Amino acid sequence: MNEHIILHTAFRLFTTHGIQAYTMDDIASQLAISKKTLYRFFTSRHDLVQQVCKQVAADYHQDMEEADKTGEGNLRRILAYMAVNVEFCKKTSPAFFTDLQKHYPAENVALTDKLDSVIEPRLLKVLEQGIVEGVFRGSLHPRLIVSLIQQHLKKDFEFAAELVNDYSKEEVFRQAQYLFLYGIIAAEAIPQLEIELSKYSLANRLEHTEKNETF
Amino acid sequence: MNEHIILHTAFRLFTTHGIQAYTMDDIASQLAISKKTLYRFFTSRHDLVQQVCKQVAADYHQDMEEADKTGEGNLRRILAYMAVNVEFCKKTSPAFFTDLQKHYPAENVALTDKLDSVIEPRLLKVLEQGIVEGVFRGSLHPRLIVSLIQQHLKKDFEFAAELVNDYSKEEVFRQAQYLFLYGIIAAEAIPQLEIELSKYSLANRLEHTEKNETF
DNA sequence: AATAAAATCGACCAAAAATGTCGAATAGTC
DNA sequence: GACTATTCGACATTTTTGGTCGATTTTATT
Repeated sequence: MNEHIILHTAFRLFTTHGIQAYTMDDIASQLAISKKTLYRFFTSRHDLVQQVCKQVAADYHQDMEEADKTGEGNLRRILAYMAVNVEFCKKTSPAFFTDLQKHYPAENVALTDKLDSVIEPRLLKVLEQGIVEGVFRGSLHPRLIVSLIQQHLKKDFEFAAELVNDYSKEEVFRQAQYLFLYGIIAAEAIPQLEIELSKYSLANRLEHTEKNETF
Repeated sequence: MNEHIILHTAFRLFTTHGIQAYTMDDIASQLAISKKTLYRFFTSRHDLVQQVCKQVAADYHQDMEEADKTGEGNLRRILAYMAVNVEFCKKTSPAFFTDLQKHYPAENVALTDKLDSVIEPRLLKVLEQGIVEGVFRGSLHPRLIVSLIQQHLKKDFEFAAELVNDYSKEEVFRQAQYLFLYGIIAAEAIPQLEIELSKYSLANRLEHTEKNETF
């Protein structure tokens, strides 16, 4: 047994079903080890939660750096950033953040700040450059828009989880992101946007038809 | 404040996020009342859980009786029963049942038995009649099939919740039900089945196109 | 308006559950 | 076979939560 396996398991449990849903006993029995062993690698529950938060931030950061490598064009770039957010929303339960906020407030602000600091400069840069490039409306106030989208992201994230019974989280979140995109896109760039979106849409539609064709 | 409002709220919270996720304080504050008031209407937490279980069973029973009113044909009838199950799966979190099993075992068996006793005779009747009618394969052993489908229902129910990040629960559960339908349908009745299914499918596809047309 | 009755609040207590600890037991190594 | 490293699960301590009670507010009545 090593700390990586434990951390990985805790990460998975915490991010998918929330922190309070699992006691230290639960985690130990999930790993088929004793609590003693668990406490050999993590000095306390608090410690474990901190490490998981660190991992969440690191993963998000890494995904964003991956998205930075997206080829030319600020439109494509922003779509790539959004795809990362969709993925994050899909795999992370809001319960993780509500538990964090309630029981580990310090870690919550630290993580939230960290995540913000990852997305904020990227959005700002891509917006400013995109306005110059002419794909986003010139009347936009980049700093303000970045703040707004960050607020919206958090709300959409919670909302997607609420609607989980009727739609997949991905669907909800993606719709919200499209709404945002059409809000900032320059009129001249709409055809370009629709070409880019059709790639995602096509992938989606293929999935659906595939499914529907089974009967 | 009255007991119906309390019960309704507890029902919603328990069935959507599980029982252990909410303390009596949580429920009280959710209703913006004090615990004292809560305990005026329900003698204990156990009592409240029991009442919620009773309500779950009653709702399911009522929905099934509604499905009984479906017009002619055993195929339509079984589709109506399945629609009830899809609805039930959609709005009920498996956490509700796992919490029940762990912390209120007596209520769990009572509720499970009750739900089984609602679906069992209906499926048995519709299968037996459907075989005579010729819409289901004659080689089926109705009693055995009923037992099997009941087992499958429970598994699918849990599974749908696991896949919740990728697909909507409805989609998963409906696919599972189709699988079952094609398993029991008589070859001659397949066209009839597909006509019936296309009604649902059409409704689904309309939804999807509607959504996709927004961009 | 005064009084009685009913309902509500939130601090409080006791019981239950969770975190974190420790000596005993086990497995591996020389 | 003795020594070391690691694991176990029972146990003590802390935290949380179910349930209670007197004080207080609200409502109804005269």
